[in-house]
Amino acid sequence: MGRAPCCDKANVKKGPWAPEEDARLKSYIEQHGFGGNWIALPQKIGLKRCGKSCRLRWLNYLRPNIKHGSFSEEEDNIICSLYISIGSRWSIIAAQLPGRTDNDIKNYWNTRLKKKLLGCKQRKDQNQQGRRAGASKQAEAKRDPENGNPPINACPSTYWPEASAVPMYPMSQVEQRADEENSSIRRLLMKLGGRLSSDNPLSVPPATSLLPLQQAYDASTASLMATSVQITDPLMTDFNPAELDEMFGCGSTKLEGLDCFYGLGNMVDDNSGGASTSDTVTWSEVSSLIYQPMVPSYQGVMQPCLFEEPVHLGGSQ
DNA sequence: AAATAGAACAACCGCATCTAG
DNA sequence: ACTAGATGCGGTTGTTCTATT
Repeated sequence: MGRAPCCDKANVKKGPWAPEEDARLKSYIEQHGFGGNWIALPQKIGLKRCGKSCRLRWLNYLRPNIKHGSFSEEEDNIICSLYISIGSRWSIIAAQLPGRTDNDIKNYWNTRLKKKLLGCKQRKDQNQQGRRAGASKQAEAKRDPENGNPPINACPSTYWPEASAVPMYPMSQVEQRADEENSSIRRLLMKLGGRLSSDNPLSVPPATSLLPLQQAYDASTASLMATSVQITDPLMTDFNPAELDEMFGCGSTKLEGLDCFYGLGNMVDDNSGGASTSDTVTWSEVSSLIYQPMVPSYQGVMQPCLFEEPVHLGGSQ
């Protein structure tokens, strides 16, 4: 049984919105709201548009306080940080950036940030390979004649430091930590009320996303105890925690916009007996719970309720 | 100045989830 | 409990803009 179309495709206009259409939609919604039914809205105001299209136009463009234009470095950091921890949950990421829409962030990520990271990662890998092979002539040519190091700006991104400054975890050390970290991430997710990926048959009901933390915890504990999640994005699996610290320039500073992680250091300490301070969280600490470079069966999937602002999921608005 | 390529942005599409009946 | 319709979300495509040749 096929799904009924949401509107009469034949009588619906597509493509860019005309200023008159924008004005009509905007003024109506500002005066009356969307009326609880997007599908019916275009008919009410005489627009030959799909209701979904109206909704999208309003949310992404006409809504008040929408911020257009270039993203700040701080916003970049937040987006990258959250992407690596929760993946392409654009609506959740957008909730952390007032005035930005999920569509905006998604576009920004796809057109700029991803390339930035991938491009630099490729360069970094090339540099490392070059070193292992005794450094290529090309790399040598680029070195600073003063100190023999490659130029600092060899990578156009501000995120990537010189590769040689990035320490790698020895295999054995990572393997040793794997079991501890497996339980760490589970405990973290349980503590925060984690939701597992949709391909997990034991996923907690989506409704828990709006529950208080304790309820979310109660609801999700059973499934979390019995399962694991996965990193599927090659971009995410391709970095190690120390790289991420360096990448986001947060080796010793608190990550901007990631208040939700504050106090995580204590949790890490609880597990490992470490001695990091509670008011400072680095990627090494965060991603040791979320990101498992040598244990690919884990994914950092965090609950919307983890964030300070409530994330609206479903229902009317 | 024209052609082309690539980047950036806007919008569409289809699926998953939610909700009311 | 089930179903149909509405909504939300993320991936993808199409269009426009800008830089380069």
